[in-house]
Amino acid sequence: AFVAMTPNTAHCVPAFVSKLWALVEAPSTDNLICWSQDGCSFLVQDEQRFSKEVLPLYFKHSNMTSFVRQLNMYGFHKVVHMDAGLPKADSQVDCVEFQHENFQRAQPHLLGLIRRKVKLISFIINIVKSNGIKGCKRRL
Amino acid sequence: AFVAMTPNTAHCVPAFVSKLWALVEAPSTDNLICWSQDGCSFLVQDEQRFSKEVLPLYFKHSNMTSFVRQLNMYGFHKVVHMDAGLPKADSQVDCVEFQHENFQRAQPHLLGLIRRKVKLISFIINIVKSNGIKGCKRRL
Amino acid sequence: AFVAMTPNTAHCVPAFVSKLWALVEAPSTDNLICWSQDGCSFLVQDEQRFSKEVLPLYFKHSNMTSFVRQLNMYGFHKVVHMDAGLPKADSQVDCVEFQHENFQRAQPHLLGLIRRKVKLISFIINIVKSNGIKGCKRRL
DNA sequence: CGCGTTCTAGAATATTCGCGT
DNA sequence: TACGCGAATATTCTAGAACGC
Repeated sequence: AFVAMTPNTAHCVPAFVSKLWALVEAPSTDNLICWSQDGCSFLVQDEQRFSKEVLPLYFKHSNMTSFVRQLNMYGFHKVVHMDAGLPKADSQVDCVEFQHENFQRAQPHLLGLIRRKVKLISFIINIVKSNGIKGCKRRL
Repeated sequence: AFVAMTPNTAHCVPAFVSKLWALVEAPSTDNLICWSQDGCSFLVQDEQRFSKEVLPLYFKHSNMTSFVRQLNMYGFHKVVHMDAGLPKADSQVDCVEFQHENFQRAQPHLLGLIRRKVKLISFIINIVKSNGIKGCKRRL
Repeated sequence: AFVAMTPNTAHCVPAFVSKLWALVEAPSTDNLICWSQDGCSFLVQDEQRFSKEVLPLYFKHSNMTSFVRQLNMYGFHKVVHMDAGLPKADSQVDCVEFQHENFQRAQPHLLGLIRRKVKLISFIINIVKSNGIKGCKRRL
């Protein structure tokens, strides 16, 4: 079903994904952000130092929350750490892990498959669904 | 028309609000969380130390994001500073400020007016959509 | 038609407008950005120094073009400098002037009237107008 | 059921790029 | 060319949703 669906693969990697790749690859910050052992996810070791010291080197902010918002926007998911069937408290691990099926060590050719999610512009959709476009009172 | 509408004022202050009040009032942590000068908002001075050192004394976590989620859930709003997010030349202030009209210094009798927001569970929405608003007593 | 429509005037001034006001008022940078003589517009004297030295103090960038994009977004217009009936080249004046009817010296109460323009996304609207939602190929 | 914690998404503004006149 | 704008991504603040207690 999905044969020959690949629209644009290697080219046109979004800026955020490029930066993230560089970030994880950079040896100089391996103590703060690095690949997981199997290379299928990446780890942030010290969230506080990472956000204040590393993030501003690549982005226009130093907030972990903004970084996470971007990760989610591009389809990354946090990997929940379990301990005997229960999720570990962050204080116990102080290690954040995120994963995306197309973000893997030594597989840069997959990066082009990572896509930003489209905004839903829900107010337009809702107006259109209920009233059609005529009911749009809003000044556009 | 509005006679006898006051539902529950002083009593029944939500646990989160009580804790927040104690948190802001406590002199021992005034260097990390305290009232603003005019007493109409509160300030968190060092987000990183606050989350790790103070939050676990009152809650089951040490994450600023969880604290902020609760604040928003109870109708608090972040007060945006003009220098928000800028590279602090003199490390001026890592200072977060939140405000609620019924959370003010020396006005504990207002705390009962702070209400947790209701979740907009979809089945309620669907009921309202099909049946109209008449059956719904609850403020949505 | 638009009489008595003013819903929120003084309060709720957008962050950009607040910053712009502070920027123009600040005496320390009067040599780079200041009010015009009649107080109905503001002047940027040395675009290069202004963008590199002043802008990053208030915004997350140091690009004049981004600053101008915001000005246009909020309805400011560039004042064209004339010389004997012909527009002066920028190289001749090295002074950029912008104006908005509600941005005037000593009139901060008008700032609340300055509104950000709404995004158009016109191509979606046009598709919806003519075809309904079915014609929208875009993944929403 | 209601509240608390966590992960993800919505919505508004901000920044960047490039097009049309 | 210069000016204003459309559109996409980026950053921020707030809310939705899932789950446990």
